[in-house]
Amino acid sequence: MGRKRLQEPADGRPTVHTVAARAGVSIASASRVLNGIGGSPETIRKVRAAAAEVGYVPNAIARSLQSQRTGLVALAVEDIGNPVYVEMMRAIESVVASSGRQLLVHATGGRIDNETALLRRLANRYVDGMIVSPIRVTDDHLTALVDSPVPVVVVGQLGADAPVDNVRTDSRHGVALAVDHLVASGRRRIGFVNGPLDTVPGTARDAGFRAALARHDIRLDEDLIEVGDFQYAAGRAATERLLARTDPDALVCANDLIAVGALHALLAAGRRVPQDVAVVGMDDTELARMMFPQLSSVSLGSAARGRRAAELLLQRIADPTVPPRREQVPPSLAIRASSGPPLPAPRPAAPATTHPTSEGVTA
Amino acid sequence: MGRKRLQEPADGRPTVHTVAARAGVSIASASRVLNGIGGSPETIRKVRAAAAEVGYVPNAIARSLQSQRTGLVALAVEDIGNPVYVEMMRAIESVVASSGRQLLVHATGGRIDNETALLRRLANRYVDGMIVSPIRVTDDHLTALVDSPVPVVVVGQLGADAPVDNVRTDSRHGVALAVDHLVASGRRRIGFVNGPLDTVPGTARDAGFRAALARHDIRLDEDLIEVGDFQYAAGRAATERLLARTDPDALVCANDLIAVGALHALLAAGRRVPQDVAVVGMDDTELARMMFPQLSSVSLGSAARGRRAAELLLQRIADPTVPPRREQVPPSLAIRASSGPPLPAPRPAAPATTHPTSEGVTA
DNA sequence: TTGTACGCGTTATCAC
DNA sequence: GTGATAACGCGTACAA
Repeated sequence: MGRKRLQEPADGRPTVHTVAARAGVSIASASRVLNGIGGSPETIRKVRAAAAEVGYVPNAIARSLQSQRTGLVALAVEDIGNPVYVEMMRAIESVVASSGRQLLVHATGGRIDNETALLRRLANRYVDGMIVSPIRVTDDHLTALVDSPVPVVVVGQLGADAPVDNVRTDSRHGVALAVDHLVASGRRRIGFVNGPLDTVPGTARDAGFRAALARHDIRLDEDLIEVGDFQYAAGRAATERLLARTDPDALVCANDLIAVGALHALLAAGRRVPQDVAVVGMDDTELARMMFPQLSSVSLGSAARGRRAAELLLQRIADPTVPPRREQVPPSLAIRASSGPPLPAPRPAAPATTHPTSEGVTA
Repeated sequence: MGRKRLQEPADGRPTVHTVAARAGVSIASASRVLNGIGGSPETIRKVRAAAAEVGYVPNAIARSLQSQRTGLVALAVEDIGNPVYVEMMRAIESVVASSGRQLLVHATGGRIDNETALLRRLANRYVDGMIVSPIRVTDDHLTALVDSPVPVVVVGQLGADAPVDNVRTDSRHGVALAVDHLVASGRRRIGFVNGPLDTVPGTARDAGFRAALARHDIRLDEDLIEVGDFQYAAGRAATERLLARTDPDALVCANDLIAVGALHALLAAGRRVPQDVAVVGMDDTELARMMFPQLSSVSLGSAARGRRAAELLLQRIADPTVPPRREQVPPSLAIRASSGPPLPAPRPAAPATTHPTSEGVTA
């Protein structure tokens, strides 16, 4: 015959047993009252009183073990400091929090083994679901995504038609918007400062840039393309290399951090922006509006994608049987001072120092 | 007589029971092998094989219930989008992750009830500890901090000597550094764009500013003080109000976001920076180095405070009996283009367009 | 309505 | 070394 279960835990913290004993009822009754299910008025009163007296708080872990739900949602991105992920995270946190859940963040550093390890670790059920925005994808990675034991939503381009919830944008089209705008403004020697080509966004944007130039019958000068990291310092260095060998009249940058780096490189090299060189960033983060001159930037709807991804994830957690969905957020171009007004609409009064709070014209 | 425990869970996922049964050993042996404690070579082989065959992964929740540890650490800040908190979060995430734990983030919106609710919720043990950086503090809040059932580390000023681990900086001294620098540069009409006065950092910086001016025997003109939110838009608006009624030759700003807003307001009003008005921000985030002209800024060691807070928390989790500690990270001033070089050291070659990557001189 | 007992999945204890 | 079993704290069938 097994020994009777201890009523009081060693560390003195109250449990249902404590409350039940104090109220003079069974733990079942105590549990029911505490969860608001049934109970006679008298029982309810006694249990509530006992709970209040001992300061009872239900143990989240035990509850999770029982319910098979942790109430946690994870987010894995390359760098939680990059403004584009900050915006995404903010939107996700908001959705997650208002569903009564909590957000867990992982910085993967873009290392793919890191990310797959994270995905495999999902098998231990420490979270109810995960949002991941991979910048590099391998087959291994993909299978880890597909046969994840908990719901996963991918933000970003995903090869082929993997059966995974996916919120994407069309960054090729995004680059096209930037190029079209610059061409329309009379720019012809358009440079491109990209991120690493072994990343999904890097290749997509490269392809988009080449396609856009071709569409405008502009011969591609490889000297005008430079590659670095998706960071400020790398963007600045890449732009310096580019300027050392050629002379662009416009620069498309693969994200806003790179664009800021490019801006600094240009100004340090004595180029005026936008008079000598127009600059267009990408992601349209808060940073773009904070720069001087304010940066034109292609919005890829980071906040919207984050919000949508969170919503999809919560839906799938509620009902895991829904078929995989794929949603797309269209890019849009915000034109600001760094690329000047488009040629077709010459504005005589347009000052070089555009009013900083003026929202960009969306094309 | 109780029914025998089910060997296979309903959802088909393998447990220790599954592995034990398949290996033909007891769950105790299986568990031991899986945790690398003892077992005969033969048992080890069988269990490992069985585990691999069924793809066994230990359940984190069950493990937590047993170990009374979740491996999770929470961070609660006002706004996870503010660059200063981003830097802090980055540092914390790094420390937390390298200890094998994971980081959970909460955005409190600066609402104090929100934050106390979060602290009380700690009683349910969903995390092993929490780092919180409150900008408003009440008695209620303070008691919630003190008798938190799990370790809590506070980043920021905490009234009196509350028995809570605390990593702070001296923002009053930080403001003094800025004022001293500006005075040394010959500025006399020094303005101050602050955050809300009902916040801890807001009051500290206000006091610091007044004290610093007094120390230099500069009469305080209340017109030169303006208050807004700790945000970009508010900083800009506040600066516009200030410029509408008076004419400063320098501005100290309570954080970098405000400083960027101030910069835009100044430039929009036709003031040159730093020739007409010098600007000094606070927090010395990446943003300061990204602006043009680059912003002088008082570093309050956000990353260092975050890192240290995380270390203290991990220590206390490992040994909850250590007495409460209080650590202080000294502020330092990074002088950049927005406030020009100090007068005492006139540099003939100093260009208005300082090289953007140049690290500021630390005073 | 109420109480008993089981199950969630794991680790730790203690006999053998 | 190994196996049976208690224990973590909770929710909930099931029977009374």
